[in-house]
Amino acid sequence: MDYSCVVDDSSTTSESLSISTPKEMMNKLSSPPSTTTRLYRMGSGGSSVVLDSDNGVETESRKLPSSKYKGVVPQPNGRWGAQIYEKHQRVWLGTFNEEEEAATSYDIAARRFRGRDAVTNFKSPTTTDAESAFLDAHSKAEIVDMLRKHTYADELEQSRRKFVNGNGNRCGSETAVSSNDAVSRAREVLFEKAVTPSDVGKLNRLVIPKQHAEKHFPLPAMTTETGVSPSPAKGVLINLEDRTGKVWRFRYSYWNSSQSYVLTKGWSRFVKEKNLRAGDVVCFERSTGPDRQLFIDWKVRSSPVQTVVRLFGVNIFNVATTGNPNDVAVEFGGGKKKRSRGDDLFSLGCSKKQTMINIL
DNA sequence: CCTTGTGTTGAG
DNA sequence: TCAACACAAGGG
Repeated sequence: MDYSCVVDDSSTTSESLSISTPKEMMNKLSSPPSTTTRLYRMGSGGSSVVLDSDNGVETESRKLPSSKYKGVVPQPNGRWGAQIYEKHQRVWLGTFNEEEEAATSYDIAARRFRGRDAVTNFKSPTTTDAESAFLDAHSKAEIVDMLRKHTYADELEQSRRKFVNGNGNRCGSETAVSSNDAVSRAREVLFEKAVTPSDVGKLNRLVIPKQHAEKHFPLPAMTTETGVSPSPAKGVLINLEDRTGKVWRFRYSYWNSSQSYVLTKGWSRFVKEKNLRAGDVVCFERSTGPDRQLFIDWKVRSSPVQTVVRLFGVNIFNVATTGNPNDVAVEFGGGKKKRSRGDDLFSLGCSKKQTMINIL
């Protein structure tokens, strides 16, 4: 039933979806075995040969430890990658700190790609109905995206919540082009903020006005039931759904240095995808229902005082916000090697394609 | 700089 | 299909 989801030519997906993984301590060995020095390969490839500290004889111990789990491959830095193959191509499922986590991710992908009877590491022959439904309701690409972003568990849970809310009709697999089952749900506006230049600049953070932050997002007690990955001390992760149903996960924390509340990790992605510019408004909302589901919305600044950029007689101002997915991508300069497909495989049908403008 | 995840190959 | 290996490219 679903075709389009083939995760396209692997080579173009590198617009790295890396995210998440709170900067944890790398699990380097704290104390290597006394005599033989264990060396884990770091960085790019160099074949490192290790010397046995006793006799100085070269040994061949730099091989990465292979995993006992299917679909799991070691990473040079001690972490684990998950991958699954389909149609002669590898589909990368992300990297994980724990081997088992990677294995689980493989399992999920295997279920989605190969059906109920897929051979897996852990999953019992029959997944729960709820999860099966969830899997069926999402394209392979979407599932892969969740795995890579480590948001699968969250999204699965949220789907349950949504389901209870009486909106039972999820449209089948494929990308949901016009299903806005989330859009109509009742919600209240918590606050809005016109983003500043620095909010959309290179700082990769959004300052939440203190008053609003303390009123709506009290930091210490923020760990809601809404899947927030237990994040080490450094703030919390919060999930917000946008108008397209896409769930965004941001790190929310307090910066002592500037005495301000900020959204950090994940924010720049949002800025980029929505093409936010200074003056645009981001709106934080919350469903009025029992679930305290959070939403984030945005709108372009109402009075466009902006400078209209013209190029070759073509007005390219706001090209990315016209809502027309067929907007021309304008590119300057000798073609920086940017992945033109940008965000890609997972964009829900309704979200606009990313348009990229490079001005040298 | 470090990490991701792609290129690639050979085995099953 | 799959994992092993190497390493280019991307992101901080």
